[in-house]
Amino acid sequence: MGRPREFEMDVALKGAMDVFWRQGYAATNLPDLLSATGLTRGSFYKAFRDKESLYLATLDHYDRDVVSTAVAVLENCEADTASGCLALLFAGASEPGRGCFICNAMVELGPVKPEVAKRTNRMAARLQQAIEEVLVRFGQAADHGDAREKANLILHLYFGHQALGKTITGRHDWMHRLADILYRPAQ
Amino acid sequence: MGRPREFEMDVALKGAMDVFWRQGYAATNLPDLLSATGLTRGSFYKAFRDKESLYLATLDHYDRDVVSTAVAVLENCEADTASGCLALLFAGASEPGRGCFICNAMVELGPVKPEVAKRTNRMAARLQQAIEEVLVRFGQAADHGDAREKANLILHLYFGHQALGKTITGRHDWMHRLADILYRPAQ
DNA sequence: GACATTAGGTACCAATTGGTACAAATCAAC
DNA sequence: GTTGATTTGTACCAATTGGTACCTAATGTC
Repeated sequence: MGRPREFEMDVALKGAMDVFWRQGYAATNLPDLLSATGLTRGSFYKAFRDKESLYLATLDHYDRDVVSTAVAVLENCEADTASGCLALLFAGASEPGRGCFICNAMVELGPVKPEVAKRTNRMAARLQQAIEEVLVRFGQAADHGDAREKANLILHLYFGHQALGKTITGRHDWMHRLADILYRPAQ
Repeated sequence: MGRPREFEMDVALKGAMDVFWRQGYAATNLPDLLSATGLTRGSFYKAFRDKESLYLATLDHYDRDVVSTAVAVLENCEADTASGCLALLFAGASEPGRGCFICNAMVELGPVKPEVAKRTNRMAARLQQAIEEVLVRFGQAADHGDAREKANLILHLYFGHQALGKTITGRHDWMHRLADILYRPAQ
């Protein structure tokens, strides 16, 4: 009961996410968020409580939306090698200069806001898990521990890729070295 | 001539760098900078022009101070393997949660402030160069292009390490995989 | 149609933001 | 000791910050 809301939650959430993603948390002010969501102050605070809560909500939105898609891409990719499959993950760049929302959030607020750290850790773990499954699927790991380690290393490469990608464009000459990390029979 | 300044430039610069490093650019306000440098408003603006100029100055300070030390460590390390030597780079963590100033600056301001991007790119290039020299010194590269690629990959690992290190502590089980990336004779 | 409940819109707020103006202070040169 | 140049400290500023109060509007239930 009560008056029904006139905006679509997911649309507003996506708008807010885009601004936070591009500008970061501290550099985004309320007017930015109002025009990004299309809301006025009244309904904004009614719907999202405050700036920080909204930020956490956009991180969850990213998890449900972007991360889930990335995981699905890794699960269903039809490449014929593991590195070909993982390349999809690295190639999945959105708008230039935006990088990866997880990486941005982690770096800006990780040490100072535990609620942010909790979410970035969860999302990073999901990515690592998906990478690990790719390795296993393509027989690129000797055992479970090996798969975990390699996935973890590739995850580190991924975030390095996202961080460096915010200023440097198209320096991927190292990418084909990915194969060196994958499984090779005992020498 | 004129009245001599009463503070030491490098000390003030280091103080400002520490705050920016810990809190980021946007989240650091003037009072923070005043107490970090020990200056009052008057001499602050006389000495550093404005907040942004000071930020750039602290990046240069980081380059001269921290990056130069890291490069020197790589140049003079007495480890007997390349990965042992590179481990020094990855282990060189300062205060927990601060990460690496280059990484922080890159992610927060890289796409929006070209003067920041210019500096982070230069510092990243210096690190890559130093890594490359380690690889060459230990005979871990087939040729120059190979060394460059491997150094670039390790640089990406380094920044991933710094980004993830802001929320996750002590997940380095992948580190010994570094050896897989280094030189191995043709299979 | 009265009522409870929720959403929307606007006026308002104290506090903080980065930055300036300007006088007092401290030096070198003459 | 006057002059010119520079630093220091403080008072001040307009603009912006995130957030609240409160009234109106729209719904379901009885």
